[in-house]
Amino acid sequence: MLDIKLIRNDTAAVRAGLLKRLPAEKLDLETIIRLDDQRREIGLRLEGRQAERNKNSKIKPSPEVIASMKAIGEEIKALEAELAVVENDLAERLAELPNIPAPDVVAGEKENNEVIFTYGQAPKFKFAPKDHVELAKSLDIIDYERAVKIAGSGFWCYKGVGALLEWALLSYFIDFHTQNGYQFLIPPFMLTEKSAYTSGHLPKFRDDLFWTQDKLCLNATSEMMLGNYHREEILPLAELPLKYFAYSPCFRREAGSYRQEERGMIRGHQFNKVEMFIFSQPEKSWEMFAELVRHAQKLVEGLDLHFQVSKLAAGDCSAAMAKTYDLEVFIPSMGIYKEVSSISNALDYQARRGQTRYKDPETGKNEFVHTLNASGLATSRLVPAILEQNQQADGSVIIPKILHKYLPRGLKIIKAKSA
RNA sequence: GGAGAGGUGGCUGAGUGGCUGAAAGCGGCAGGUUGCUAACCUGUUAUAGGGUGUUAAAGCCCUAUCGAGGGUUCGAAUCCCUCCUUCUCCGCCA
Repeated sequence: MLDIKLIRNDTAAVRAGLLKRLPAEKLDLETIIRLDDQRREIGLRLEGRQAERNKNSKIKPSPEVIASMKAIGEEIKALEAELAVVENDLAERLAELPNIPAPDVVAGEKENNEVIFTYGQAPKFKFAPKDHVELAKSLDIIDYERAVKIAGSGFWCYKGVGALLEWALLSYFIDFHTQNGYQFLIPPFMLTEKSAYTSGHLPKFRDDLFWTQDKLCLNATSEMMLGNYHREEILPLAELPLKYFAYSPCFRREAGSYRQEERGMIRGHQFNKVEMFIFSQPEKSWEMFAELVRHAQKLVEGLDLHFQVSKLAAGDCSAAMAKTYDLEVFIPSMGIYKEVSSISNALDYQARRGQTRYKDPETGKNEFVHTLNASGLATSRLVPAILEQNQQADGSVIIPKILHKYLPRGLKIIKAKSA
């Protein structure tokens, strides 16, 4: 949520920023300001009436005063109703406004994304490479058929060395973040509707979430949990920046998605992810952003996979974010780069919605923190990248060195059973 | 799932219809006393929105907020309803 005061006081700058990600016809700041004017005007009248009522309520009033107070009561009720309508309309419009892109984020959509860093290079095979589905099947490390039998399409089952590999990746991430001083959280994997609103996933993604009969939704990314973790709290400045990471499976309906063109486990209903999240004082948030980018990069570099970092154009960032870098790993069979981490700075946009603040010792005022998040990392695209990029002519796959210590002794290469 | 008891400021905790944004204590902050510390004394100390004021602020004024939302009433922390949540006991199931 943007600050209404900022919209009022600096309308031109807010408009210029938002036009980077919104077409002009969808941007209506005038109506928002007009509604806010109305809110103030009605509020003023209401408060005047309330003041009068309070004045007469201090002591037991005379019968005549009681009669007039009845009339005031009616007026107050009417004004309250009027105010509620305006406030709801205003809140809805305000909630729909995305964050203002950072100054260095360029306008436009995906096609304006810019690759700013590349690690390694695409592997060149002297044999006909397989895609990760073929590899996983021939190595017997992922069972697609039985998972579909059990849960329907869009699921897979890690099996044997596949499960060990998945677990090793997660252990590697957990170790890495712990060594960097981040605090480990295993959050609930379901959350309330209110939490999903606070995290900004509702109303927009309602159809992409799974819902239970108790009106809880399944976690779609632990960013949802972490953003709510300090909701309605005033954090001690001395403890900032607060750095967390969380493990959670992520559940997504992916309704009407691109499943046909994305075989195997590029996109499924359930995948594992470790997420970093920082609550920072505003002055440090860009420094923290750089740190998150560095950490995510280091994780993939540790696996020695070819990847690139893209700086997203304004229109490709999710609504809450002022700036986003995507870390994309190369999938040879598709010939393209797929996101394994998204690193974003929301500035105070999420914190305002979640009322997460700190007290500024200088002014004594409560100020909103800045929130940042970054995957670190999602496994569902790493495993395909590892399988495809590290495959050998005989169909075996070399396991990245850094994972060896998380695997049974001597397991350094995944061999086909028949091989 | 059943029965009962709670949810009040940074914390403990009083308050069962008006003089209560809220006693008292603790803690915090400022000042005093003190050779230092401790102790003691005095003052001060919620959040949000709005008005006024100002280069900016302070200040002053108004409103809302006693878990959340509704209701009753001229008037609600206090009475009624719904929901959330904590604790105790019972049952049920891992």
